[in-house]
Amino acid sequence: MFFKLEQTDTKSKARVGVVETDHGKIETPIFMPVGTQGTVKAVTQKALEEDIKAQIILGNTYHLYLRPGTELLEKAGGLHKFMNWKKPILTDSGGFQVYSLAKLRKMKEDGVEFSSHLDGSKHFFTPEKVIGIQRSIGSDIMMVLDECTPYPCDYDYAKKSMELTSRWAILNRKAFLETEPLYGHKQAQFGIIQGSVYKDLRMQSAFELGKLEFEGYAIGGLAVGEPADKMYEIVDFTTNVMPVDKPRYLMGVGRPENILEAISLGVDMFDCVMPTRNARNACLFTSNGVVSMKNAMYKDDFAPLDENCDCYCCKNFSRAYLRHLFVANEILALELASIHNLTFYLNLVTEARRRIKDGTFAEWKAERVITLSRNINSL
RNA sequence: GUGGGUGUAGCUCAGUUGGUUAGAGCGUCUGGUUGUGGCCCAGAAGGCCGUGGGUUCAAAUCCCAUCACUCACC
Repeated sequence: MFFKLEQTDTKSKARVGVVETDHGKIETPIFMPVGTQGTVKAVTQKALEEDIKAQIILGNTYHLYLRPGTELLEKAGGLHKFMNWKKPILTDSGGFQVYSLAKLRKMKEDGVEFSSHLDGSKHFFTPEKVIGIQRSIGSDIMMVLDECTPYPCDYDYAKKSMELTSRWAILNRKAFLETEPLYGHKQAQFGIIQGSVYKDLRMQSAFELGKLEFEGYAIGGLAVGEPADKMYEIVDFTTNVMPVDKPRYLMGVGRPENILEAISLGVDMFDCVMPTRNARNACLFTSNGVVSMKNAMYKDDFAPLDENCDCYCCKNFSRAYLRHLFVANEILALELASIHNLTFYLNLVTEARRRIKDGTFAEWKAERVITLSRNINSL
């Protein structure tokens, strides 16, 4: 069995479960560090495994297809071997790049035509092609090609787009079922529910994708600029119409408090660039709130970044040193900050899992979301 | 010593024939960042325009002196 639901919270919709892959199990709720180009930026695989204790990381089909390309990935024996990462990998399909690189793309019934952001060369992605690329990558979990709608998005476009994503989902699933893994380990496939902020569209999307019996289901098209309350409302609605016995993945979310809220609404898996991207920009997450590490107030602050954190950065270095590294634009700043933020995220979901199990999740969450969302600098 | 050049924000420099509150880039300071281009965006602080005189209704701008730096030649 791919997913085992172990327990459901009594006071919320939060759940704990286990995803089984040939590269090991993933205990949910889980946060997945983003490693778009076959690397979690500024972090070594050793740190990912030993310090951060990541159970699964992300790769990106669009980016890996453009560079280094499927031919090289196959020659390397797949992405796991290429990057020496022995745990599970999930690959996003490129659907989000259709959205985020919209200036370079053209949607068609069969797929999406886009110009490479690297050299301008033209490419055409179809559901079949995207599955083929993800076979070459060898990810444990692959995502279907979808269209991620922007926010705001009018109803008619959201409906058209969702229906296109549904038609593509059929082709995605067919291509998946008719092809074989290349490297001897099993691969699973997740469908992506779209429908913007419209509940009837979300329901229709969930229903149509549900028929295709994916191994898991994602909620896409959120965290694209809508208010947090609207996101929660749609997540709350959508998890009600998603299969109970399949993992649920909220794509691209989010801030620590967003993740806790979504866990309470029944989501199992998350990914977000925020801990790594913000880390590189000196924006760090702590148990007391957000910190801008370049701020002058830390110039001679020799305390650890977060006294409640057991990560490599907090156990060994001071705020003053971190700030110095950032101001001097030193590479180590990026590494230490990324290790800290990712450890913080992984610790957060691990704690959530423990709290769900012992029945104290709801109270704990209510207190944490307030603390986590504040900016320490302005206290 | 003689002749030339340059002095404007922390740095590098714009600044029209004299004309409102002297600008830019970088840096500094403060926010932002949601299926990643170490990206990008927003806001703020910061000037006795080398110094002293003069001309003018009005001078960063024109004139004189002076100081500093710099180049060339003796």
